[in-house]
Amino acid sequence: MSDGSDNVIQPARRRPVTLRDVAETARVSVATASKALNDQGRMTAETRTRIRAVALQLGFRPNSLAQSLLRRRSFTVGLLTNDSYGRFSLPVMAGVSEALLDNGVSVFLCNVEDDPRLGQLHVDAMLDKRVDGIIASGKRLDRHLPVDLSNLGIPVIYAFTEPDPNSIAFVSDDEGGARLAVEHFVALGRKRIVHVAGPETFAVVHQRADAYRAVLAENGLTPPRVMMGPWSEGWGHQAVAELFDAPGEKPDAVFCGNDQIARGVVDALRERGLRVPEDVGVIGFDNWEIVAAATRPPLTTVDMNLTALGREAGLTLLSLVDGKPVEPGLRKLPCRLVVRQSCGRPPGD
Amino acid sequence: MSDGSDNVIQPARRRPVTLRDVAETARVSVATASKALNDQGRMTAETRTRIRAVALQLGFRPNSLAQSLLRRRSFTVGLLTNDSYGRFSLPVMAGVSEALLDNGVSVFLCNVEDDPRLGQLHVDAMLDKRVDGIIASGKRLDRHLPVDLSNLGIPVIYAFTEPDPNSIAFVSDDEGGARLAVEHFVALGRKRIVHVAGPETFAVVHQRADAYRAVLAENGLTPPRVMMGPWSEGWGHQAVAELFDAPGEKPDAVFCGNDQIARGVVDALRERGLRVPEDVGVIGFDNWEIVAAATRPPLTTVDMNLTALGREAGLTLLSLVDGKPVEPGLRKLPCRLVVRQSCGRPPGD
DNA sequence: TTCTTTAGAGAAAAGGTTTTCTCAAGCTGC
DNA sequence: GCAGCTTGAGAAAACCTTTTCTCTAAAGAA
Repeated sequence: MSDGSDNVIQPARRRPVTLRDVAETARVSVATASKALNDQGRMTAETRTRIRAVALQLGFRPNSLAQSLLRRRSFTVGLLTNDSYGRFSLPVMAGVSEALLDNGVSVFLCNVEDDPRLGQLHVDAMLDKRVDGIIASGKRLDRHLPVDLSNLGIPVIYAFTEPDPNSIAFVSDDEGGARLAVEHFVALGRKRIVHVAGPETFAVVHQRADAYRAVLAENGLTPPRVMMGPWSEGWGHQAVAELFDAPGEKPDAVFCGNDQIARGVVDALRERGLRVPEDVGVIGFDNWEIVAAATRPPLTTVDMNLTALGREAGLTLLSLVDGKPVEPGLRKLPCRLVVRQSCGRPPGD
Repeated sequence: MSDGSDNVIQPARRRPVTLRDVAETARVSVATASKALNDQGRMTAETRTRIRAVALQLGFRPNSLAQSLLRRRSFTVGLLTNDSYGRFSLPVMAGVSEALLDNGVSVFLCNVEDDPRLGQLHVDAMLDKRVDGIIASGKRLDRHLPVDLSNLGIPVIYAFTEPDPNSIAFVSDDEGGARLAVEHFVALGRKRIVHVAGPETFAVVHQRADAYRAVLAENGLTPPRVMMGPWSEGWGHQAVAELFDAPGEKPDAVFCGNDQIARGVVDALRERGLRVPEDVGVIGFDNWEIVAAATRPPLTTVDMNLTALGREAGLTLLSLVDGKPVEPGLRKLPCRLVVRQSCGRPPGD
């Protein structure tokens, strides 16, 4: 039965109402209509309000494509990332969106994995669509995205990824974050603090380890002990075994490279009958809520403030797009310590 | 020292090369240049190749904005979501991108949280930017996004969120997924299978519970037992306590509402000295890799194939945009069981 | 040689908006 | 009664590309 009442969704694309429609309905020229709506030019107050009323009634919305073409500004930016899982990109993206939304700027999100072909494809698409700028983000601070973003002719900002030389970049202050954690332990009176870190192939692992060693030295504490391994719960378990099976003094605090390791450490300690935080304090890194909050007890952990980082990146990109010059360089944004229950209360609390 | 050599990044926006530049360099008209590049019209092979060479050498890329304006097609779609955490949206987004990238279509990702104001803002921005269509996604199947997407005048597809009546929607087949899990237990010879589910306020909880009960009935197994609680590890622990502290026969299999609950169940069982999978088998839901793979033993779990779902949604949206009619309705896409080690090998394996 | 056809290329319009320029009418002041 | 302003509004160009239409010149047919 094809009697026309077939129950299919016809992509009935209505013709959107244009400025011309408004002008004709209000019996003025498009020029006048445009000026009325943009508060430009001179005309009777009556004319202006009349045109406005017509536009409202017709539901007129200016065609961004036409505006962009003329203004050479698309009110659109691209966000490149290789973090398919979104653990780091999503908070950054949230911050970027937040900063840009108020300015009517939309974001193309493009995951380029680690594939140069995919990267080129996405960058070309962005360029063709005349994005006003690009934000490059990623899942680690010491790896480039698989794309060359120099000499694109549009502003580029790096946020939580390895930047090009002489570019503008926002990254987390990993040394600072590690200091926060270790100093927190020190303030709580912990004496034998070890660091169960991530893999040695990561630059941040060394930065944090250096900060850890520095804080210990500054406070005249036991020789530092840094153990490197994968970013996994399993590594947390293994590290606890190594630490507590060995003869001699046992640690009373463990600073972990991420929340998953910390989760493993906490679980392993509990399984050995050690109490967290009474016997051993534990601090994680990343503040990955879903892990940190589910750990028993909930993890005290370092938050890299990625949303704030994204917001800064977005605002700075806007400045560049607006033509304001910005000094190049690496901006390290401070981390913050999120205190939960895995290392006890500070003294006097 | 402002001697002009200040080390600042000037947003030096190079004027992009236009078709006109190509035409002038090749000493032809823009019309001819356009036709040469698009394999249209008639001209000497020599003219065509010459223009092509010039375009290539100048690095000409057509301005998408101008093309879109003319073609009334922006090669751009919007993806709305309220899943700030991205656990469900990101796989969907990956599938959508994958489907659209080959067609040169870019995706605006917009997180509307649960804020109608934010939703309206984003939808208006999309409409202004003349997206070719919108995909609505979310974090649960029985809640609307805080926006009205009916009568937008452009195609809309719902993917993993509560659809409007008479629209096109892709969702996971939760009954089917639950069947996969419970039937897997049955095939393994498990007899006393309980279901530790999510909160009763979720529609999927009831759908899965119904499927669970149906499979038990079909196989003449013990009366079903469904326990509802939060989507958390803690609930997994608590459920195990309730189940195993009570007198009488103990379950030999637990089908969980998500991987976090399953994680809690597995941990709680181990803490009680029960072996997984030997004494009790456990199956989760969602295949949230980071949890499922880190559980000891790694979780067998139901994967909702969200990436495939996103791909379907993207392709269907393209059909609509291309003017092909599509029947409205809810399409349930099958789940698949990812077998790891938390319920033993099937007999004869 | 003349008429018809075809090849090759350009002119112009369209898409929707903004902005500058132009123009006519009304008004002020002398 | 007229030079000079101001006011209100429209015409037109610009942004960049695609496409249809038009035009010229040359080739082919009679």
